[in-house]
Amino acid sequence: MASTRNGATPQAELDLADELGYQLVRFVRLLHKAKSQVAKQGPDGIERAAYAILFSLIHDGPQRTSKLAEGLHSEISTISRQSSSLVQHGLVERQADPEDGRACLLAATAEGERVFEENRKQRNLWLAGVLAEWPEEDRHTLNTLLDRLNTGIEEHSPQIADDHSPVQAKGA
Amino acid sequence: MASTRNGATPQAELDLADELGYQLVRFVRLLHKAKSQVAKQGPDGIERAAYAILFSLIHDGPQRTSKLAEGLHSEISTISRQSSSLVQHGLVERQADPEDGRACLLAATAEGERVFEENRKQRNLWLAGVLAEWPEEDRHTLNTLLDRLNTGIEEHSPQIADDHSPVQAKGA
DNA sequence: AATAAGGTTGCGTGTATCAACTAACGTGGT
DNA sequence: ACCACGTTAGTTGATACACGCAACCTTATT
Repeated sequence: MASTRNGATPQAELDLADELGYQLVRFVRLLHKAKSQVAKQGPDGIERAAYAILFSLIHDGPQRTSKLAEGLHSEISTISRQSSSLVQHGLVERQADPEDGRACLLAATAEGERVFEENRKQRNLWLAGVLAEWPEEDRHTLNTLLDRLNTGIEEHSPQIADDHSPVQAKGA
Repeated sequence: MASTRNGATPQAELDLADELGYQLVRFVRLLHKAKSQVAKQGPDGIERAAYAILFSLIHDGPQRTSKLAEGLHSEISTISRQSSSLVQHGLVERQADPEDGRACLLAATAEGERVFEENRKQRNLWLAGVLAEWPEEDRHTLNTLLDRLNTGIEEHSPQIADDHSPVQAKGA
């Protein structure tokens, strides 16, 4: 197991992981719930899930389907489907990559940016609301730690086990 | 918008929320991926999702379906279904509530605890691995902040909007 | 031409929600 | 006491959505 190269005892480390694991599950559930409650699904039928694509496109600029998939940790097929939806709704534009006829450069349209901006505003309002009572410093810290955690997970990918991963149950 | 009663400017606050929102999505996606990779689905057909129930049962003791649903932020029907599965696999026991013939007190069986323990061990190993390089203090801080965030979200439930919630797209 | 690489689409699975249904509790009237 | 009524707890069926795999088409590359 992970040898701690800092002061903690392995036991304390495990206990903390345990507690953290709990927070993680709780967190995921909460986000999911929150998501489906407001987002429901685009008033125009835009899938909630597709918004992550819009985000990436705006955040990192026009990209290929494959790059999006990688960045979002999804399947290319999933991205493709969601992109199609976004394109149909005029939020994203499919421009053939000049360097490669097979590739599709996806880019957010002006309307896409507008819609996204609006959503972002909402999200930020919500988040800011939740965090309103927090000291500036804590908010910053949470952000930093979460980032680090994410990176850590990404690098640690091979293994896994999230919250309550199955194991053998020998009984019937 | 949320008025900050601490030093930060509203703009900084929004930017931070923005960034945090990004980490959140990233995080959820990562966990989801990790989950489905290992967990797959119980070797015996136990649904991955059902493990959260097992967790609650062990963490908080025997409970009714409705209580579980509330705690897990799920529908009663969902819990019911998943519980049935757990019962079939002998990980959970359904004992009629003596105080109410309609109610079902769910409780983890010994086998259920065993299986859960094993899974927890795995998860903790994984998490500990991810966090191995972290200073003890940071791990603790993350845990605390996440807890606070979760609680904040729970209290803030009415509103919502997590990452990229839809809004009108007026275009076609 | 042959092979590889980029995407799209059909199909199946997992998971969750809504709605209809059953069973049990509790109240009030007779 | 007894029975009808509405209420509450939970189960089950139908349905929707999102994701992943795999087969397929198209364009590059050699």
